[in-house]
Amino acid sequence: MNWTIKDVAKYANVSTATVSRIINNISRGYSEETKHRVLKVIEELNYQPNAVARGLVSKRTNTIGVLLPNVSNMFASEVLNGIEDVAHSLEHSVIVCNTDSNGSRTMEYLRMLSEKRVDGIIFTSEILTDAYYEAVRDMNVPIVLVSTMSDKHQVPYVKVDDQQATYGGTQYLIERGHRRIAMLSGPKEDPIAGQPRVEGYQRALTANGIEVDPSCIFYARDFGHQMGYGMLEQILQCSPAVTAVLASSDELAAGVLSRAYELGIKVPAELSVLGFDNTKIAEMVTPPLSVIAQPLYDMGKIASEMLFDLLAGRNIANQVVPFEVIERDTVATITR
Amino acid sequence: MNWTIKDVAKYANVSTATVSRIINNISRGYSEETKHRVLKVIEELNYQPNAVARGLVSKRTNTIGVLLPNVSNMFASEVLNGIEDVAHSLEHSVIVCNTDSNGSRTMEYLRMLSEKRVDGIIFTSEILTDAYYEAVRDMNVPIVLVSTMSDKHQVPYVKVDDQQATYGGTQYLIERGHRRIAMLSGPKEDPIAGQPRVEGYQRALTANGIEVDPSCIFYARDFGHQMGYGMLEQILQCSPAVTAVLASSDELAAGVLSRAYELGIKVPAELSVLGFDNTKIAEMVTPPLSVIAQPLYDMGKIASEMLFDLLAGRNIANQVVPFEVIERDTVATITR
DNA sequence: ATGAAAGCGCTAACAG
DNA sequence: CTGTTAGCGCTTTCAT
Repeated sequence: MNWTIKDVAKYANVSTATVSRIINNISRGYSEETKHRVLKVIEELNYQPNAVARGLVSKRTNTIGVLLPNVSNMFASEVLNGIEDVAHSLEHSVIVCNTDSNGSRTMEYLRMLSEKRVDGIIFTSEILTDAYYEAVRDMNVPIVLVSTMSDKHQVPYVKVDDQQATYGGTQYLIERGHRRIAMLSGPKEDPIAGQPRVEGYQRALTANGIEVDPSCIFYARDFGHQMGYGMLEQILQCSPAVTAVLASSDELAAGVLSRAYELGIKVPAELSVLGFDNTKIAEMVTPPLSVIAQPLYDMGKIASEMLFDLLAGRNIANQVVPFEVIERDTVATITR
Repeated sequence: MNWTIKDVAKYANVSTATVSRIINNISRGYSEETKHRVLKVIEELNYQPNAVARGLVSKRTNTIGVLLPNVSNMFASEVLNGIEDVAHSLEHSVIVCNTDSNGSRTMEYLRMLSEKRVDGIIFTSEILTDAYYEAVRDMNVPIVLVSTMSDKHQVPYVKVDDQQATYGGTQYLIERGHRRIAMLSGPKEDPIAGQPRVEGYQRALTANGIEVDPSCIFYARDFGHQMGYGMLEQILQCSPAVTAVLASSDELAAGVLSRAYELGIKVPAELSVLGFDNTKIAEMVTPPLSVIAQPLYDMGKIASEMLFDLLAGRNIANQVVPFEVIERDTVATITR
C-alpha cells in the first residue's frame, strides 16, 4: 500500500496542509505536539511523499541530467562519479545519458530531459552545437559544460586549459632532455582536445628554441587504445628518431606502450611516453604511465556545484582547473 | 514558455482529451483531420508533454533506478552501459546510484527511488540484504539483480556461474601444463565472487588429480589493482613455486602484472596470469591479459530486458550467462 | 468523434 | 496554530 498525505492527515487528525508543512520542515504553522503526532503516523505507515506529485506543483524535480559520450569510458565515468557524489549529497538524483557522440541521439535525450522536467543539465566532453544550445535554452534550465566550452554561446564551463596543459607537459619533457618529441593528438577537428593541445605543444617547442617538425605531429581518429597501438609505427618513422611521445589521452599512450612492448622497444629507456588525463589505467599499465593529469573527479564535482549554485540563484564563474604532470615511470631523463 | 496541453487544445479548437488521445497515439477517438490540426499546433508551439504530470496520473515514470557500488569502475560502468542502451531504446531513463558499497547510503537511494516512483530497479554486484529486499518489496516494483543473487529471497538475476567460471579457467591453466596454480581471490566473505570462485578452482584441481594447497590461496581485501600489486610477493613465497596465478578480477591481475614487471619476473615466461571479467584494462595492459570473461555489457542488457519484461507482465527466468576464457598473452604453455 | 469533468498527490495562498 | 481550497498538467471514464 502506498499511503498518501491524505491518509497521514486523516490518521493524525490534521489537515493535509499541516502534514505538508511538517514534512517540508517549514518552521512554523504547527505545534510541537501535532508535529510529533504526525511524525508518528508517518513512521507507522512508513509513508513516503510522492516526489512526482510534489514535482508537479513545485516545478522542481530534484533531478539533473548528465550527457556524456559513453559511461563506460574511464574519463566520463570518473567525471560522472564526481557529479553524482555532490548531487546525492544535495538530495538530487542524476539521469545518465549516453550520447554515443551522436547528434540525433543527443537531441532525443535533450527532449526527454525536457519532458521529465529536470532541474538542470551537465554536458560533457562533446561540442555544444547550436541545436543543443537552443534545445537547452528552450528548456529554461541551467546547464554547465565539463571539459568543453563554447565560444559562440555564453555557457558556464569547467575545464583545464588544454593548451597550457600540453605546453606544461612538453616543457616537462624538454626539461628532461628531450628535443625530438612526437605529438599524438586526437582528431584534428576536435576544437577542445585537438588543435589547442597541438598548439600548446608547438608553443613549448618554439619557446625552447626547438623547431617544430610537422611530420612529428600525428592525428588519431579517436582517443582509444587501438589508435595508439596502431600509430606507433608511423611515429617511429620520424627522422631523426623521436625520443618521446606526448599522447593526448591515457588510452592513446597505453596503446603506444602496448605496441612498444611488442616491438621490443624499452619504455622509457628507448622511448619516453607521456599520457594525458590520469584515468585509472595510467596506474595500471606497465610501466606506470607518467601523465598530464586532469582532476576528473573534481571537475565533475565542481560542475555539479556550479549547477546547484545556479539553481540556488548564486552567481558563478567559469572554472579553469589546474592540470599537473604526474611523474611515474614512462619518462626518462636524457643526458648526453 | 512552457506550453500545456490546454494551450494546444485551445489553439487547435479541441478538448484536452482529444489532444491527449493524439499524443498518446490512441488508435481511435478522433478524425484524421483533427489529428493533423492538433499535430500542427504541437509542432508550431514546440509543445512537450510534461512527464511529471503524466507520471502522476499514469503511475508510470518511465524511469528505472540502477544501484551499483561505483560508476567509475570498469566493471560497473560496462554493465551500466548495457542497461542504459536498452532503457533508452525503450524510451526510459536511468537514474544512477553510487552506493559505495555502503549500507545506509544504499538505503537512502532506495528511499529516494521509492519517492521518485521509479518503475523498476536494477541492483548490481552487492549482496542483497534483508533490509534492501524489504525496502524494494515495499516499493512494489520489479527488481533484477546483476552479478549477484539471493538464496534467501526469490529475486530474478543475471550472472555467470562463478564456480564454473573459475573451474573452467583453472582447467584451462592445467591443460597448458600448470600444476602449481595460486588463487588470488577477493574477500573471503564475498558470497558471490569469493568462496564460489575458490571452490571452482579447488574442484578443478581435484578433478585433475592435483592436490589443493591451502597456502596457495590468497584473499585480497578488495578486487583492486593495489591489492594484486601488493600481494604478488606473498604469492611468490608459495613453495614449491607457483607457475600461474588465477586472479579474481582484471585489476587484481593487472596489479600482479605491474609488480611482476618491477620484480623483473617475465610474464608469461616465468609466471602465467589469468584475469577475471574482461574489462577494458585487460586489453590495455602489457602483455595483454588472458582472462575468464564475463559478458558485462550483455549482462546489463539482459538485466534491463528482464526488467522491462517484468514491467510488461511477461514471465522471465533467471539467466546464467556463459563465461569464456579469452586467450591473450599472459598464459604460457608449460612443456617439460 | 469529441468534450466535460473528476481526479492523481501534493503545495501554497488565504481564512480563521 | 490549523484548515479549506484551488490548482499543477495530464489521463480517463462517461456522456453526448
